[in-house]
Amino acid sequence: MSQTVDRALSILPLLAQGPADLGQVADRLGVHKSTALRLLRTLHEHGLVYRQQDQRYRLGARLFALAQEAVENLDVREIAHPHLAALNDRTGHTVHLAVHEDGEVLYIDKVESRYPVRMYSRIGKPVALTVAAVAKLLLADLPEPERRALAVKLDYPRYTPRSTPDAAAFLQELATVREQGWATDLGGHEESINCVAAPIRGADGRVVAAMSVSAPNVVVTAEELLALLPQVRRTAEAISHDYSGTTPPKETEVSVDE
Amino acid sequence: MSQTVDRALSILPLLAQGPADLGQVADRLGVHKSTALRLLRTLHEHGLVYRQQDQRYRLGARLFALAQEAVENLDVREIAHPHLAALNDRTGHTVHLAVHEDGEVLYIDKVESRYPVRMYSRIGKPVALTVAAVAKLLLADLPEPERRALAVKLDYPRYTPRSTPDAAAFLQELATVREQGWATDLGGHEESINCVAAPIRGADGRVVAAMSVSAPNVVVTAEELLALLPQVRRTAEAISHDYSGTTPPKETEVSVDE
DNA sequence: ATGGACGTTGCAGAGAGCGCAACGACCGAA
DNA sequence: TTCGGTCGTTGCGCTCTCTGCAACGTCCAT
Repeated sequence: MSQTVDRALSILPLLAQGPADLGQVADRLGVHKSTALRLLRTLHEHGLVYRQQDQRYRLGARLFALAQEAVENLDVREIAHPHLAALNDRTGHTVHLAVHEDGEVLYIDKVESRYPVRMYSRIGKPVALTVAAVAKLLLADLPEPERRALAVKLDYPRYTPRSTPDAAAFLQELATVREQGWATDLGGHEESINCVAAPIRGADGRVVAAMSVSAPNVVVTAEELLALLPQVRRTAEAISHDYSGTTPPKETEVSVDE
Repeated sequence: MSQTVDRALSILPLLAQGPADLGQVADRLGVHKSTALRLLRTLHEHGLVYRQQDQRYRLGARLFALAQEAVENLDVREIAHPHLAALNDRTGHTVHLAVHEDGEVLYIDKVESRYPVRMYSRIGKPVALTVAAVAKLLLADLPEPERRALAVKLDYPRYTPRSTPDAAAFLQELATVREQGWATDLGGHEESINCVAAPIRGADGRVVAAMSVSAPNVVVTAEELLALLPQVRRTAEAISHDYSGTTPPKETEVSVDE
């Protein structure tokens, strides 16, 4: 809608692929160097891009801070976290929390006991829509026309032989998931990883988030993991209850910054 | 520099404080509602803001993805990580990696064994400049005039009685740190937390990052923590060595997205 | 020395964003 | 039900701001 802003924002995903110099940015935007320079300067003033010693531009620090604050404002996450931690405590497996937003599903929280290394690396990362158990739950709750529209629009990458192959199979799967109120991913994304998930619902019954327990099958078999389903569902229900109960009157205090 | 972009970007920190509706955004920007609407729409198209059911705007998902990709492109972090993990393995304490950027110091990696819960919550968060050990190292390496300019510009919050009180003390501390090649924070930020840190240098000898080991003094005393200093310095030197050695010819594969 | 690549600046023209005003939807009070 | 208020949205004309150009300075390699 706004050309200037549109161009400026297009720089961000471009820089996400790696640092670039002024000329490269201008070329890939299809604008004159002077134009690109001004846009970059504005982005720089806001801390969204950073200029390294070699004069090339990178994504900047403020971006982290913003993502940081954003995730902290997600109240589902706040409410869910203790429950996730408790479940992790009992089972020892990785526990995820995910939400749906504008056609993407992303993890907004994760508790992992086994591999602390790079633990943060997937938070905020978009999830494989066609196979992930949490994605199935979140998408299964969409109104029928939207669900169908999305299903035909998606790609169906064959991560493994068990990946959902096409739109028809996906819609079928969503219908099943919708009906049974839980979902699995048995080696559909990575051959050796299994996953069971349950929905978290708001006061109006709509699915606002989904949680899952994942484990590699060298640790537990798919059957053993499925045995945890009741626990997972109970946890999800507990979160739903907390969440749909009277939302605590959260004071939004404005902090004094610069 | 660019008015439109400037206004659009100003919306982001505003929304970081919490969701806001159109009128609030327009007011706080000091522009007409229709203008704010257009800006928000453009931000929305790029996924930087999201519109919730109640029509209010929130920061969006793409922001996470961008911050995510940004952090993955930081090669210092990539190189340092195994070393940090190893040190964490040996000591059992929290290990941080931080860089300096535009007057801010921020953690870009963290390995923690003791409290997996909310582990990610500080990655990307700006560090308390005047007290954190990693900040001292990074700022101590700035050219003298910049260092001085920064020192007088800063605030010196008294987190604890041991916090750096003013610019003079801070510059003195930086001089010491610069000379000795390591730094500490003994209860300067939180009464019970101690911290020792060492610098990571590039091929030209400049400090490109800093790493630290932190522990609450209920676990180990300050003296015991200081005893780890040789290990910390050795780790930092190992990372420096890896980093300043011929940078591995990193293939930047462009992935197929949308 | 000389050519090229790169970032930067000032300028004038025009295209794009701006605020205005009016509309429709929604909600609660009378 | 009716009315007044609030909120998001749209079309339009004016003007301000962004754009691309051309020229300059610098750095580096030839």
